[in-house]
Amino acid sequence: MARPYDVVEIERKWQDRWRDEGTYNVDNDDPRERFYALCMYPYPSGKAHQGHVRNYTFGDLVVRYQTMLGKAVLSPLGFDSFGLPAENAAIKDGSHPRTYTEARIHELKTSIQRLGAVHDWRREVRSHDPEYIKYSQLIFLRFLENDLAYRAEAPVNWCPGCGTVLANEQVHADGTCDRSGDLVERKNLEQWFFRITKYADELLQDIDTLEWPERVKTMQRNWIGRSEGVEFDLVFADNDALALRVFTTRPDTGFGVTYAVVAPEHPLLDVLTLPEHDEAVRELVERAGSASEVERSSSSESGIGLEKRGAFTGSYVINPFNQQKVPVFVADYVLGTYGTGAIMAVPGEDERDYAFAQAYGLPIIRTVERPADFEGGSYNGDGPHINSDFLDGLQITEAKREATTFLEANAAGIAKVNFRLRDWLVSRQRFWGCPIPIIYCDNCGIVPVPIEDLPVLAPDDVTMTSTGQSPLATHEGFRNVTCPKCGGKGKREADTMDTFTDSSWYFLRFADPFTPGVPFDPKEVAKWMPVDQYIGGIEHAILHLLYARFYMKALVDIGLAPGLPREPFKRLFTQGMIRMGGSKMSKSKGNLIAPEMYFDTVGADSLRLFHLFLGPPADDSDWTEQSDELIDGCARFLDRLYRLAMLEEVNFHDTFDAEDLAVVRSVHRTIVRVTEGLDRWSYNTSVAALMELLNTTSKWARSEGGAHQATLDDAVDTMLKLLAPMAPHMPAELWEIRHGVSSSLHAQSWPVADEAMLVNETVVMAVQINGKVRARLDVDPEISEDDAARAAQDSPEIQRALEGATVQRVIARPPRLVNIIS
RNA sequence: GGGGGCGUAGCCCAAUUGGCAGAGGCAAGGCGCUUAAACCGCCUCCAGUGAGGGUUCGAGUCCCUCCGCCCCUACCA
Repeated sequence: MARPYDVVEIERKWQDRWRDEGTYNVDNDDPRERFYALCMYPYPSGKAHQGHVRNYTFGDLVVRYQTMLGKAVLSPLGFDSFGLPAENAAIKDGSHPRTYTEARIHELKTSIQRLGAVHDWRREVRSHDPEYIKYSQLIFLRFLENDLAYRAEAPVNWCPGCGTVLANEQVHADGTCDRSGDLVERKNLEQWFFRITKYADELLQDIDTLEWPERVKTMQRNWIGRSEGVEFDLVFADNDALALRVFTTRPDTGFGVTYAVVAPEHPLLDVLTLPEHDEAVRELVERAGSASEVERSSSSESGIGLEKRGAFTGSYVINPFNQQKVPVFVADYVLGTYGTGAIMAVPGEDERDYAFAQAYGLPIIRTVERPADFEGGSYNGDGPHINSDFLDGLQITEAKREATTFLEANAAGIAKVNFRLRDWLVSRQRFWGCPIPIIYCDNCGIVPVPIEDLPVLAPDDVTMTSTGQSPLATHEGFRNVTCPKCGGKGKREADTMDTFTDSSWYFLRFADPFTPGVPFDPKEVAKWMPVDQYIGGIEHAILHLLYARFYMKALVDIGLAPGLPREPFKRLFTQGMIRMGGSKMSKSKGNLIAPEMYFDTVGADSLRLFHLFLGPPADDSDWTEQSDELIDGCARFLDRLYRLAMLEEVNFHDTFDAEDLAVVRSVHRTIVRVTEGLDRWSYNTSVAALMELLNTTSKWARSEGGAHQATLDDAVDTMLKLLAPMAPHMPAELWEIRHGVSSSLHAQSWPVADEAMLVNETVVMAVQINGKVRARLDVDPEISEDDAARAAQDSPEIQRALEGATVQRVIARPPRLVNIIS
């Protein structure tokens, strides 16, 4: 494609200028209204891919648009630079993860700048910078002081592929690793945890205050998984000094309990198991324990209704509701980590209990009356209680209340709220992460590294392995230290922190990376927080976005961030994915279409426009064979604008006539349409509106009658301004050509439409007879209902069409249409 | 199994509170420009909105049923 200007050169010129002049640097004491625009900081994987392009195109649009609206816009960027790929690459080719990572950062940063995205690079944060490590560690120690970090042994998810443990959030439902796809194994290990569950209720409640996509909010609510119920005792039948503690959300079904179940990990299992059942129980426990999560949770392809495996322990407990003896089973469908690890089983009203009861021939008692036409096993709908003594006739809500009161009086019961959310396991047996600043001393136990000794940095001469042990564990020089407390021998913690800890506070550092000696000065940060617009991928709906919310609340509570809002991200936008052939575009699938290729040819402006124009920003889009043609179409649009602005083939006339007025009206209507599009994340329609205006304007200016010069100039200038946030380079160049080097397009104010120009003298009103359009009339836009109805019936076409018919009803909706029913 | 989303022209997509189905782009075809082609300019073609039913003067839009595709989630008692 022959272009009317040198795309690559112009884009480079403006990118250099924005960077070198710090055009988008912004100071914390800027007097303008503030706006904090943030794209999720990327893992530096090398040159940008189309997903990055989409993300940063949207982000940059917000930055430039808000700037033109007169605000001081904070637009920082950094790199989530710790993580496994760098370490794995290092293991493979013998380089140091830092060397590898910094090379990738350079590539990605270059790509982002070549896209024309602008940032205040003075605020750049990289997770692996010693300064950032220092404060990540400081936060860890403050968490420890405030009982938000603790060490415990727990069954953990261990990924053999990554050679490390993972948080629950990083394991898929099918038991595979979020990163490597390997089957995750369960191991009992001593690990560090963050007490995110302390904030479970607040994290849940505050979701309501967020302007986030409903989808993401729902996902977080489900993940936190609050459920209200009762915890109570089932006393052993042959020893009333012992009891099995169970949790239920359906105390109202207590009369339907026909057995109890404990998890294979349950501490009382040994006590419960009688000798003659020992073998069966042990077999069950072994299978559940050694089996990966995937085997344990997917023994049938149909999900629910799967084979419930269990064994009778030989013991019985007493149902406090009716004093009946019921058998205690151990089964793998009860989880040791939820509730009390034991349940009362009610097959009549719980489908899992029903399936188990069926398989093991256990009795089923209905305690809620089923609708007459109900088919199937368990029934969990509402209805009057039956077979339930004092609960008979009550609906679920009331029966629950009564049953809870009963259990509180008779079975050591207590109303309780349980959460699905678990504490956040942050230990990672890897090298390329932030070292956990802890020393283990034979005398003193767990000793925090003194603040003045931070940061704890990993040494460079470490052999990378993925054997399941931290690479740092074998480095004697790093490991062996004197205990800061007693001076005795100590060993450093060899694990590093989950990299999600780094991304949980970087947005605070961005707001103030300038104050020495602290991670950030809350007073400075308060000038920007919360983030006004956060933009990123839906894949972080739970992980990052939940962790960051937790950090925010915790940092405020422990005094590191006093006076700051308790929620970090006020508004969130999740952009759609770019798919290819139906699946996600990714390096591993080898279907990447490198943006660099487009920067070198059609230019960043065209690629940006393509991403904006492709479809609704929130929707997934496909990269197809047609994409290159669409990108060319965007380039063509830019070129046409360029030629018009350079007055190629344009004719002029002197007086301002009706056609000029029509163009002025189009310009103002376009201002409204583009602005509305930007405000409601409908970028595709904003672009379309601009294309339409260009079509109108070109035709008019190139017609024989020609254009009124001032009108054309204004139309072109307005188009350049409206286009500036979307495709920032060429319009900036044109503006400079037209207005001189001292005037900058991006420093212009966003155009405001003149209300008077938004109304036409006449509009076309459709006249229907029985819903069919029979005439179109030019009417005053302010026409009244009566006048509209009269005008419609007076029009010759309508009179002709109505000949011989009786008008039964006239519906007038001025000034759009009149419908005559005959 | 549960939750959410989407089906409009050959393709990507528009369409205020229900109010004339088409804004924009791509592709295709034609004409002009050109020695020719590309580029460029102008013009044209194309659907009745996945299927069926309902509400309404009027439904792409609201309600019900069905079909197709996509995403999330999944033994949490």
